[in-house]
Amino acid sequence: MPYDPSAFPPFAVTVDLVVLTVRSHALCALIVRRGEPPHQGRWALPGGFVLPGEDLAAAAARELDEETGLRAYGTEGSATEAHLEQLATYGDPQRDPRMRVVSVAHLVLAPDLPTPRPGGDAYGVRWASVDSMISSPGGGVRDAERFGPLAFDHDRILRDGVERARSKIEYSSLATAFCPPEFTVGELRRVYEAVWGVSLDPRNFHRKVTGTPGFLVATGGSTTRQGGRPAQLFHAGGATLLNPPMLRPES
Amino acid sequence: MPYDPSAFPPFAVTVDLVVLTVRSHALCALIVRRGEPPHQGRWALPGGFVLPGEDLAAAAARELDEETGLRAYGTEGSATEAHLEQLATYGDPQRDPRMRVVSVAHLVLAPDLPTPRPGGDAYGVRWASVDSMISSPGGGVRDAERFGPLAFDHDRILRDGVERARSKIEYSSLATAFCPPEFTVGELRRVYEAVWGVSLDPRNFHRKVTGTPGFLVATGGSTTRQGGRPAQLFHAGGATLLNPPMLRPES
DNA sequence: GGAATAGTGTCTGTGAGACACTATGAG
DNA sequence: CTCATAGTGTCTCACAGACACTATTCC
Repeated sequence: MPYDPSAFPPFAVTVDLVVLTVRSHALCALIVRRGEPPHQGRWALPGGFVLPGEDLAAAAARELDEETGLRAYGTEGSATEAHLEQLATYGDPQRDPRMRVVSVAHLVLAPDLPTPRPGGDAYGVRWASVDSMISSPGGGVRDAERFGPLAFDHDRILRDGVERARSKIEYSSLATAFCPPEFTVGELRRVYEAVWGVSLDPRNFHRKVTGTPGFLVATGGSTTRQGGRPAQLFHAGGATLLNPPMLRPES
Repeated sequence: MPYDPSAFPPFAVTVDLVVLTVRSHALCALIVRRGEPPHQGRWALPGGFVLPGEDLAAAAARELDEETGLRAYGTEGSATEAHLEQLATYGDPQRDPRMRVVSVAHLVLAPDLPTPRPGGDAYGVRWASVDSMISSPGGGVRDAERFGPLAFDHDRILRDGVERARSKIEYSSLATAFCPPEFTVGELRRVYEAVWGVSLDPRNFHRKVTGTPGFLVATGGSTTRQGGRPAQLFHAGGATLLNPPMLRPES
């Protein structure tokens, strides 16, 4: 371990963000259009340099706030705030043509938000469905506009983030991070359906999700915003690990 | 995303290794004694600088080879080689008192090995049981020698690596990475017992593990090295994801 | 009334865990 | 023989998935 404080290979360290939400039955990610080379005009994940003296998670939260105005909490944010966790680190020597950049990607799960206000030097920022950027297995390209391939290795980072979200909602209560503070069982089910890209039986889903201890807590209120019979409102319970877990069909 | 190739905050990037194996019914990790300040004389995880032009995984594999002579393969190594995967990245500004160091930790799972040959500038390298370094829940300190707390934030990194290994052997075939190329069901069971710190029913374990498709392939041979009735020898099958998964008791 | 969503009851198959029992070696 | 480990059979309980049925709103 030849630490030498004065002679070390110089690196730039950045954070990149995979910000996911569910909009109109589709899993969507936040992307920005690059205003300068390389990859000028291409879409990319939001991100930026880690500042001296700034922790990695703090840098990710700051970039998130700058791009979307969202506040993030790493572990147990109150229900209106987004979930943030570290995803993985990407350090291929060739991933940025200008210099050696190591990027610590973070995953953010947020409830549906208005189209974000542009900020920083990216001259476009928007939501795009994950399917319009990465080809999903069996699904593939839709008729709609396409935004891929993303700049740098961001396709890969996005895929890894989506796969992490898909597997984490199986055994944790993270799916509630996609929901507003109060939500119905049907809304939670539509989150699972959008993230996994499947259809779930509403009756079995209801029985299962209300039977898992600590997952959901009834607020007493009810809503009819989905049409039909009024549904109970819930907020996320204290449990973070689900037992038994939700199982993805035909896994 | 204000990329400016010439003016960026300077960082040092290192890799740290959580190398795990199972020795005499205990989960053990590789540690080195630090030969220089800070934390001189304390035990630490092996690791070192990422070289210019070197990928992160390549740096981890190089450090592993330098410390132990082990070859690592990230995805599908042949059975004698170790499994290597990225764990997480640690970038607290205060984690190294000398400079800003971001460390990309990697997890290595290896079969039992002879005590490694010392190499590099660490003047001691050895296996130590995980319990002798981090207090396990309910278990705690044993009568034996203790090696913690480790230098820097390595206690935290070690805990994260152990937790990753404990959860990954549930739903993947990674437990075979702790075994020699050919192994018996009983040896595989002792891996699970050591990593999880539990006792498993040998009969149910046998039925379950041989019934999971793609997990184990019989070689035709048998051995009596554990005493008792000769046991069939197996090697790892092609499956990487177990379906159904192995379940940790009282989770 | 019909359409839509919420929520309950019930059956069936699968698999986990408990544990009796048999098999085959070493000493 | 005894002891140790390997391996099989069988029972029970829990839960996932299929699906009939009822409940409550809006039109």
